Amino acid sequence: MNELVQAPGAYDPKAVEAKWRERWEESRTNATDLDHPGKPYFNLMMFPYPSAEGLHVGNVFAFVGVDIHGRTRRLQGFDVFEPLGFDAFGIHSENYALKVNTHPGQLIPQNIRRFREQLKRVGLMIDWDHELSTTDPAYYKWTQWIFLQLFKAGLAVKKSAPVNWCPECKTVLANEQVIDGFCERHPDVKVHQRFLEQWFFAITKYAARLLENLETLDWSDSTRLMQTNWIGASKGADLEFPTPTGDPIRVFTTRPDTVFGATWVVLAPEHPMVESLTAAEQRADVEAYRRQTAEMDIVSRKVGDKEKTGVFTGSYARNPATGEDIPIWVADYVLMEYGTGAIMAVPAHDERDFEFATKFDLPIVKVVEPNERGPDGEPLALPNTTWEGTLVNSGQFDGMSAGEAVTAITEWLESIGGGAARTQYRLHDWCISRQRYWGPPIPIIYCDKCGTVPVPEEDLPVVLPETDDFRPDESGVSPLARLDSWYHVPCPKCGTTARRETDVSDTFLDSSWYFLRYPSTDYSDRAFDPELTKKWLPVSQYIGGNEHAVLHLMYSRFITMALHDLELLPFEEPYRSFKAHGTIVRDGAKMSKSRGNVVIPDEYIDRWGADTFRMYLMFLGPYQEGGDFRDEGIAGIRRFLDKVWTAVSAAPANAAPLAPTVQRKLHQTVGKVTDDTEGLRYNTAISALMEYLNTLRSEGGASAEALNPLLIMLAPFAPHMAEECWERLGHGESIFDATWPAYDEALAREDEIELVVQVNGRVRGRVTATRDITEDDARALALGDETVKKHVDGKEIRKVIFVPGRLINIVVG
RNA sequence: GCCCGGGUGGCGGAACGGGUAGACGCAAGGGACUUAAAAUCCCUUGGGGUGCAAACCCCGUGUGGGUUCGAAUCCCACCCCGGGCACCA
Repeated sequence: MNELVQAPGAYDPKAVEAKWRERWEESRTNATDLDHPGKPYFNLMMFPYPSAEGLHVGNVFAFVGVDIHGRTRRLQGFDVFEPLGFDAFGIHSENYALKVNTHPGQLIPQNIRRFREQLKRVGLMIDWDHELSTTDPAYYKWTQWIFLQLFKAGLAVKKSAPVNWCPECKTVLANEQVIDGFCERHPDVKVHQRFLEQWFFAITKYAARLLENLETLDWSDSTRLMQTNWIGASKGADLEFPTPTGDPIRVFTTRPDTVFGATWVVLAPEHPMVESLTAAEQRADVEAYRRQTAEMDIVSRKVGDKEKTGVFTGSYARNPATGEDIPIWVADYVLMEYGTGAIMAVPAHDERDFEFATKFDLPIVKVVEPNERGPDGEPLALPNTTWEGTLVNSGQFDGMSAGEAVTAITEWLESIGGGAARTQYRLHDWCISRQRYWGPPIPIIYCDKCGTVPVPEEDLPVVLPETDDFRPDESGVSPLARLDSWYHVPCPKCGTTARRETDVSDTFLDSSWYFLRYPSTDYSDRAFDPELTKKWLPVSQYIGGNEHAVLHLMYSRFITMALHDLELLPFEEPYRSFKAHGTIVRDGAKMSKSRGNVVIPDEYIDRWGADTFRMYLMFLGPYQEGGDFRDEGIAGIRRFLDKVWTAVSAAPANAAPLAPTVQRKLHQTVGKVTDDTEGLRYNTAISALMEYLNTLRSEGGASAEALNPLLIMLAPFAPHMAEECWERLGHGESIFDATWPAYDEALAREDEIELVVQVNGRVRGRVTATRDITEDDARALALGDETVKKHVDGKEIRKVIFVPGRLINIVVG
């Protein structure tokens, strides 16, 4: 990179940016009057985790894109509220603290200070009066309060769930810490499954609503689709298979039409009926198998391509359709947490069942004849999972199409035994318990007499006790359990000595409601003020990374819905609009510390200025797709800003009306930039601004009249520089109190167009014509062109296609 | 395996519901200014060919087919890259 030499009077970003940072702060330009908004607009960006490495270029890319949107909205007359906070609890911070052997309570404030300073240099329109941190007791008091509201509503329940357990670390591992079934830290120690009592939020109760509402939301399609897949609705039916114990086995199936082909039943190893259905002579085998399953970690348990295993229980269930007795097996390819934990096996029409039948030599009965045939007309090989087929071997249903049979068979089974149509969701309840230190303690007390007692609201927050002893230990419970004085408390109900819940809650709970808190950060006596909430929420526009498309967005939607049902919020969806931004790579490769190709924002801001850096990030590609950062390119943006600066410095004082060509280009630019910023296509908006400036320059200079609208449209991208230029053109107010230029289509229209002439679809000439030229005139004009003549002469004109204002295509043959 | 994106010059990327492929920028080459360089300004720049020239012709948007007067854009098959899900019955 070349050192930039400053000529006197040249654009000096350092000075300009320092001046306006100070000025904005003094005049409180970025503070929003929350109590009296005219047109409130809540512009939300995903708050960052304040890592020790400092602000990442990915953060800057994300925030700048949101900021441009917010600043544009402000120029368009909205009262924009653009707050920011820090998502500072969680295992990420804790692990780092453990690594550098410093208390997270000490590290986090340092990191936040550094982040705040870095963020201020980027020139974001943040209203810092409403900053928050999830680690602040004044914040997590309300995180705990939300837990209590859900607890009271029966939406927070304690249940046993499998976790990954490393016998060497003697601790719970996250799925990511399990590598091919082994512990990340102990590569020769196998991780196995263990059951722990944990707190869950009953998000599955909301599955149908979370899914339905998706259709009404203005969200990126990709995000909606990911949420849809995550919720994973499957239409089907519960069917009952009677057993000798008197209790039937309930199975869930999406293919009730194939019930006549069910030749055995499978229970998950954890299924409660395994015990009573295991015959004496099979007991040893079944128990061994269940032990073997329990020794697996929960990741490899679910890997689909491993060989099927299973064991016969020795008992039989009756197929309700055929009346035949079929064997009951136990196999780990059936999962307890999905459906009913039991399935009917239809090997002819399910690949997994087919594989199992082949291995254990179980009968295969074809019940659907596919419409499709093989190349020689012979039937397709089994298994075949198609819906396009006709029932066979299915008694009175023979000949019916598979699709019709779904309802017919479900209804028939319902009338003669057990059967009911049902939609099953893949979504699981949300486990919020973490056996860790760095999070908000779950506000629950266990009393031997009174049982599970919620901490009374007036006792909130349950402050996370300060202790140097925060390392996870071999007990597998949270370090908080070791703090005797904290752990033992009087029961809020009966006063006898009781014990606190020692788990802390999931970071996703902290971030599931932070947007509700922003407007109300001044209130210490309520989570969110009803008046302010009514004025400012739901969020007008939310922009963030697609890495949070599933969990964070799903959880915050759920919490909002639950609070709505508790009549604490007047709306049930938190974000009117959500758009996902893309990711930035460098020189075509992912950025990573190990590759050493990470862009450090401070270095670029020092060298080029924040405005150039912001604008370059936006110029790399469509905001929603991301882009490829290359050091060579940034100079182009700086050159553009230099040219704007020069044009402003040279602008004549007395205003002349705009030349027609300039006026036309101006309106075309306003139209394009307005559209493009609306659609977050910042890259093409910038190129339109460049084209406009190029036009001004080729017209031999620019008046203030021509530059004012350019500066306003440039201001969201390069706020400091635009402010300075605005002031230099004699404006007293901040440019952000100016009004976005109006687009006039009539003024943007070109009178003369270049009409493309094609012969047989190939361009053979271009003629200038008026915009509204008729087909006859166009045809005459086209046939007058020498080159066109050459291609047409001596041939018969078969057809002429005329696209008004665009082209004429002469088809000859 | 399944579900989404995406493959366009030397590079990042443009191209409204099928209608001038390569906007804008980077890099490169040439020129002006300068003692010189930087900066700045002007010109050229997808590949190939014909012509002294003005011009003109052919090829070209991952690959192979198709639909159409006309395809980067629509359809079918396939290859590659990125992301998500993954024994979900």
